[in-house]
Amino acid sequence: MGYSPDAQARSLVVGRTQTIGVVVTAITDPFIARVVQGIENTALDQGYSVILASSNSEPEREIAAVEMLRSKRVDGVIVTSSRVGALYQEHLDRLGVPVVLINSHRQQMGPYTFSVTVDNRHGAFLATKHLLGLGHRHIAYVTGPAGSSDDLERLGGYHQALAQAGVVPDPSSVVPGTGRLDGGERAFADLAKAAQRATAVFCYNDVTAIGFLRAARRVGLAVPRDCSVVGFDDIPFASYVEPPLTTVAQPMTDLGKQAVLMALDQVPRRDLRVAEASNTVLQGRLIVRESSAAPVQSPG
Amino acid sequence: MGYSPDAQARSLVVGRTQTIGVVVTAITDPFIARVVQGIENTALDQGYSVILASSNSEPEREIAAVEMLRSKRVDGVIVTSSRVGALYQEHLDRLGVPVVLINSHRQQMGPYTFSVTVDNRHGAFLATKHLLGLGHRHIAYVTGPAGSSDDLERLGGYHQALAQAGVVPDPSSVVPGTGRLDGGERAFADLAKAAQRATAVFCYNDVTAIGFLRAARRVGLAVPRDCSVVGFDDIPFASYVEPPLTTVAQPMTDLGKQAVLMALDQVPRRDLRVAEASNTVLQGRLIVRESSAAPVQSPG
DNA sequence: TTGTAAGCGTTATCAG
DNA sequence: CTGATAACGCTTACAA
Repeated sequence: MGYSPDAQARSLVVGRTQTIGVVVTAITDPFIARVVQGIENTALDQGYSVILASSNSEPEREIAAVEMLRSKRVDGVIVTSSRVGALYQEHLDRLGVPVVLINSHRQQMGPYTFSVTVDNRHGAFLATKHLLGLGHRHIAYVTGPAGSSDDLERLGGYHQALAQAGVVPDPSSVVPGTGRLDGGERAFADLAKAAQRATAVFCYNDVTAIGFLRAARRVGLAVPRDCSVVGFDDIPFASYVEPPLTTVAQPMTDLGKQAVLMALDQVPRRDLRVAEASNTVLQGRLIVRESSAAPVQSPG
Repeated sequence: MGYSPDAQARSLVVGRTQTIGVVVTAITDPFIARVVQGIENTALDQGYSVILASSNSEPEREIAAVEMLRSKRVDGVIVTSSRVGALYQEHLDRLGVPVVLINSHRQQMGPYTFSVTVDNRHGAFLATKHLLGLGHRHIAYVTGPAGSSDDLERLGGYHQALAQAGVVPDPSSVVPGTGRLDGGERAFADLAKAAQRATAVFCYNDVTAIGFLRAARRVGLAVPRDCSVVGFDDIPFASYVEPPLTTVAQPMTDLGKQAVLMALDQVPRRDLRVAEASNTVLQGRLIVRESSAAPVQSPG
């Protein structure tokens, strides 16, 4: 029939809107898009719908988004991959509803802080160990954005694997990138003129690795014969690139799913049980494709 | 201060929610993600927020999404790239709010039908003319999903350009694809064993073109030297692929922007002026990269 | 069991 | 111009 109940009038009285707010930096980021897909799917399963707000990494838009979500009386908020700044956090705390952070790191944990993150250290460890297992001893790491905690953790996993294998890292083997394509390209140039030539490169993320691949191809360097390359994230295009990229897959859909479940666990219901804070950490897994192989014997 | 007006109570009395609903097939589709970005940005400019609903192309989820949006009393609905089926349309009509379709084609135009589309025919014409201008005479077209109206229109533009140049198309020059990567790969195989070898290929979309590129590389065929390739869409990865892909860029952000403006134009305001129906058609533009070049002289 | 009234947080209207 | 009050569409608690 032609009748539809007014959800607003309803929630005005029951106190729940069956809506969760999602603030992202940019929905065009393939990584974020998959996280949002995970969020949307499990939200639907739970009878919830999703209000999307993009910040484009502009602080003013970020707080405007939070303010809008507050007005709309969402039952929970999920924030993905944002650098949660001081005043932003203040707005989040004001919110009065559960806030779950995905792959973000707050400066200080407030009383209402919940988060789900991927184990960067373990992922990097897996990637580096894979290269070591293939026989590589000169393995470089191309960093991400300067000061990113993701980057620091991945660097940590890289060092850990090296140490465990008894390999002392060459001081020039950590080269700066940007997390973008140009970072990988520049890193290739830097690495090419280094004294000790690396036989394998672990990159902060897939985009960096693809930039590296591109630069290598331009000068006729063959991957993986002349140099193995491993990325991080497993963005959709990682498998389409030539050669298909070995990488550490982030459980992007699960990241979103867990965030929704964690948020909904906090919204007062019959079985209300409000935790103080919690952090779910999910493990990535290594996906071996064709960009990594055993090193060729050096002539002589 | 710590006060935030309740947008629900407000909209209960003013009759507007300052919210628009967006139903997409999958937010992970890079094309759709950019359209949604355009929607979200201009919605924000207009003081609107966005409720996102993914259908995963499942009809039941599609109508569930529309029903949810109706309950939430959105002021307008934007549907992207969906095959609007018979019963789905019925739900849309029930909605009572403006519905704008992006790149979709309704079977029959209802009273409330507004749409914004890209000029597929013109885009395909541009692409084919580009190849003709380079000197190609044997140009193949790899189709998209069978029966897609986008595909039919692009095929029309292809034929139009050919006809205008006085080139009679070889009957085997239109080969079936799927719109996915495998379609391009299969099309390459089909084309390779054709009697008359094409020197250039225009693909239904970038993903198909990339599949084609991949298959070509596997057998050592050089692009563009041995065969030029042109895609359609200009997805983010089109420029990262090797060689960077010549393609027809869809104005994705504008698609979203126009859809919002068209929807908001219909919501009753001080200056209410309700059109019967309208269709904004946006032009794509050719982006020449490195996957297309003049054909080499055939030996002898 | 069925029905009626109160109230959710706003805006709008109408007296004062 | 300022302040009280009805109404928006629903749920729920209580009364018949």
